[in-house]
Amino acid sequence: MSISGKTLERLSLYRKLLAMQSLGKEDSVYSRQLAEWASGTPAQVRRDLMELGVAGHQKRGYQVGQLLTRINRFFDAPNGTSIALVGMGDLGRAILKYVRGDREGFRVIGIFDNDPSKIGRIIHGYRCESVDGLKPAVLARCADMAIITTPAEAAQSVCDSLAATGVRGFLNFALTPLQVPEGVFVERVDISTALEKVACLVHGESSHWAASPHEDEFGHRQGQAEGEH
Amino acid sequence: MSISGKTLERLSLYRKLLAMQSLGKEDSVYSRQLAEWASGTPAQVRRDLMELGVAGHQKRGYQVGQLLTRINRFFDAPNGTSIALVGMGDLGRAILKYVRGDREGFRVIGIFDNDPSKIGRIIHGYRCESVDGLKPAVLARCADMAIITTPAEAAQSVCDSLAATGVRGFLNFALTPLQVPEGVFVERVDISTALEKVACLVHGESSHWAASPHEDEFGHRQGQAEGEH
DNA sequence: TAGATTGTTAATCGATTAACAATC
DNA sequence: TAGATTGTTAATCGATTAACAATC
Repeated sequence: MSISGKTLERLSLYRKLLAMQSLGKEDSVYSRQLAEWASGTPAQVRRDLMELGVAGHQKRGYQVGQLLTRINRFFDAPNGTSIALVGMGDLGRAILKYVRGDREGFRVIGIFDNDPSKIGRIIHGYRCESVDGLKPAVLARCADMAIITTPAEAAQSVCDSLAATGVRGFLNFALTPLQVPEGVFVERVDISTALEKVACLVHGESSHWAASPHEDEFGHRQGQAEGEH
Repeated sequence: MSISGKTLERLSLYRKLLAMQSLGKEDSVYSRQLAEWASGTPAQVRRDLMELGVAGHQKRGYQVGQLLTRINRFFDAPNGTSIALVGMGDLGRAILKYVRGDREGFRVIGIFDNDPSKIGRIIHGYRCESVDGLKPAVLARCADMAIITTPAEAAQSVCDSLAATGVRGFLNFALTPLQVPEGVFVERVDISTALEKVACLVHGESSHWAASPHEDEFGHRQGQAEGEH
């Protein structure tokens, strides 16, 4: 049995929350606490951790250290993950900065753009290369995955080039879905859709549909903290 | 009956795809085509459009113009949407540029940061204000929604201030979930989780779990175009 | 008619939640 | 013991897909 995408997202969140909360705090945690932080339910937390294969203790809950170790081992590849980044607009730079600064385990093997004014410039410590040389460069340096932050028009051809070099995973910020060969994964992050969704909900609350006042349409449980005490 | 979040996301995507593809092209479209572009199924497209209340024609499919008008009316509020933007790092700037440049119907009513070197500066045409004055400023100018791109530590207090001014929707890019009062919506976009997900899948493909080679765990149908012809 | 598409219902699938025995 | 929590199964819920009559 495989771990689902939803569970995977929550595990990633638990890791983040534990890392934040555990600095100089308790060294054990109950499913109830983790659920509260993550805006989920205790049952779901227990289920997720069960799938991960960590066992808790009926009196003390889960060991934070053990939990972190286990989640880390699950996510982090032994040799790290090499990334090619295509599109050096504001968004590309934001992500480069994040990957470069905060994250162990990720190596940026190249950053690319087609804007002559950017090519050759150093951005957050990397020299920006022309997207014309994308394929040979990535072929030579072997990216495990790629992050695409280009305009929609350019995304598919960039993706094709990268897939041809053996890149097997894409994080796609372009405003269009990507067509990829079998066995290649695409995770799409659509900022404009997210924006429209919030705008729509804010206005439509009473007009478009009859939304429950206690819970939105997206599984976010709200006011969890308030209900607690 | 209300339209679900998933459907809403797809409708937003259809609109985008139609706007791109329809420039000087056919003025009608089949569910089959739309599904192919959106990496979905024809049945789902028909279902989505049914929920939206547009009717197609058995011979000609759906009228692109009518479809766009209908989706626009569904999403776009008559008086537009006013937005407060908090956190003026690379990501905040990327989003500001997007909202300002490409999008009708959104008004930025203020941009905020706590970095003295940013306060007072003009960014993409807006003067950056101190987050210290966030509450009175937003109270005076009435934001429908807010976009938070601050570090995790700052996000909750920023959110509390904004919620107190009557902001009813948040787009949260901070690396932590937000606790909000009832009736307030939060859409979270977690870039770091998305990154970890792809990395995990790229490496784990064969080791962690037995993923089907034809389809990933996340409902992205891959190789749809290939299967078509 | 023959072929293709829509609109919609029923069946399936997957994810979440409730519930509770086992345990400390 | 009494009370609380874990681990896990069964029930529920929601979303997707299959299927097909109606229509052009």
